[in-house]
Amino acid sequence: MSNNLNFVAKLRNSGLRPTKQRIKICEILFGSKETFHFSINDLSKIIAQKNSEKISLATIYNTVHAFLGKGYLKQIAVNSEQSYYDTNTTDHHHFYDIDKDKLIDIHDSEVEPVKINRKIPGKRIKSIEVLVKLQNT
Amino acid sequence: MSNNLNFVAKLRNSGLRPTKQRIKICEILFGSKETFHFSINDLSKIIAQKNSEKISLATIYNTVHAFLGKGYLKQIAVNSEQSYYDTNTTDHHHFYDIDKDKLIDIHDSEVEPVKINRKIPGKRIKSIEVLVKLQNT
DNA sequence: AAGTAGATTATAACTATTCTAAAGTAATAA
DNA sequence: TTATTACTTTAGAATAGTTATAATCTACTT
Ligand SMILES: [Mn+2]
Ligand SMILES: [Mn+2]
Ligand SMILES: [Zn+2]
Ligand SMILES: [Zn+2]
Repeated sequence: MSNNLNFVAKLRNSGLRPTKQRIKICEILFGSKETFHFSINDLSKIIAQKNSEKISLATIYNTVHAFLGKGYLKQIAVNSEQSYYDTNTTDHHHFYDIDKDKLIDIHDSEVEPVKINRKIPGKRIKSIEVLVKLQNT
Repeated sequence: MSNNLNFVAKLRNSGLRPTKQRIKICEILFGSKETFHFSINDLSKIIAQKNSEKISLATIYNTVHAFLGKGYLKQIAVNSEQSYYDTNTTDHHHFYDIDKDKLIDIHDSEVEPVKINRKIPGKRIKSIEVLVKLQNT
């Protein structure tokens, strides 16, 4: 796959050695135009299914943390049971389908800009995130 | 405390027996006009400090779950490390002070109504919550 | 090719939370 | 009242997600 050269470059540029584990995880996370949301458990299952040689859980955690640190992933707070990650690192919002335990992107353009009429001294806004919880009708 | 009679009634009306543990937790959670945010660990410490006889951690969890189920508490998704609860059960939003690990209420009137220009078939909106993350300047 | 810093791994440790089942208590019936 | 019952509390075990450890391995530099 010629794509992998991009991942190698991406990793090198980030100061991360392009190991075969990281490259495989890059393929899974960034190999498609579509972004998606996942838990470590989700990713672990995808790897197990798409990869002949296994990648240890520790490496999956390490890699996700590394990518998070480099800004290649975003962490989404949905509930306190587990961490969710997003390959879409642009500013956007989410539906959370409670019944399916699934996140759905809401593009910034689909939400009227959120205006906060209040400021906290000594603090600056790092992010504004809207979470819309959905239930079956 | 004459207030406790209210808590006894509140518990009885909810089908919960007014045990001394539950009454004490009611006092702590609902005994003041000011609402607040807490983790189980926070609550556990408050109880330890304000109560002569200890309340077991299991009971604290049980009680918080019971109150959550009755709608006397709201759960707030901030991060995936632990659950946060809110004694303010009205619709409102939050600042999250990352450095202090503290939630601050944003009253509904302090936020322009959030308009979502998208609907998901078969799903209805259960809640819309804005989380504004704050960092030190 | 050798040396080094960085990466992977199995597994132990940790933390928040839930489960279990025994003992205690509040409500209710006799 | 007292007896019965259902609910509650509790210590501690179990579980699940995550992080730490330290030995082995590998990518990069020289
Ligand atoms: Mn999942
Ligand atoms: Mn806290
Ligand atoms: Zn997203
Ligand atoms: Zn609040």
